[in-house]
Amino acid sequence: MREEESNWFEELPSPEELMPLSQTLISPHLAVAFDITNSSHHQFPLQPPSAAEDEPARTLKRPRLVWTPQLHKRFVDAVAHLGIKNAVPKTIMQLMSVDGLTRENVASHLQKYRLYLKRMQGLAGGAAAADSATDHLFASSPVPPHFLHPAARPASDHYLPFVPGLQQHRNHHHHQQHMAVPAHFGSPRNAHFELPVLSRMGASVPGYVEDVESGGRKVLTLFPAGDD
DNA sequence: TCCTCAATAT
DNA sequence: TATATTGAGG
Repeated sequence: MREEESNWFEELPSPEELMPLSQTLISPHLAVAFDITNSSHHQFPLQPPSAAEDEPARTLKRPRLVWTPQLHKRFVDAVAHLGIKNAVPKTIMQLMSVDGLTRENVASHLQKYRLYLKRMQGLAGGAAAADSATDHLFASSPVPPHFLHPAARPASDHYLPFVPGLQQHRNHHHHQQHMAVPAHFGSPRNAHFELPVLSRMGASVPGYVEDVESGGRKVLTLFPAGDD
């Protein structure tokens, strides 16, 4: 029995006030490897505080996120690089660097993923029957071994695959002014969506929004379908 | 403030 | 069903 409120968003802080919280949790090293080269600049389309009437980007209720295998893979890669102890929702979200992805999206997914890992630990050693269609998504990406062995990993957890020639110059295109609609809601902020060693998704995936109405429900598909 | 988890809602 | 939301507890 939730009440429907129509103007709850009018009291939310402006985007600029929220930004400072979501930085510096990722080491420069990791940021480079994941090609997040915006250490000191906001990458979000900032909105002039005046016209708050069409600021849909972050204040509006988003459609449900669809975790495609591609998106989940990026999630797993982020967790793998961060190490179990550093893999918390906010940090994962930042490492994934997907526009439109919220901390709650990640938190919810992380919770389920942990349950999945727990089930797999239980089965570790004997039978192999862990996919009940619910786990299909999770089974679509390989689980890094140390996910299942909490103590089988040195203190410095995050191994960082060195990627040759990644000392690229950062892209200087802050030319996006106030856009009424999120630029590329649901796509990796970097053009080439490729992680150094762990993942080799074919070419760059041009993530895009897909508003699907199924059964009257609108969902948000972050990445085009495509199997591993 | 953020994280984690179980329960619950949609 | 898959994901979101809530609320307690740390």
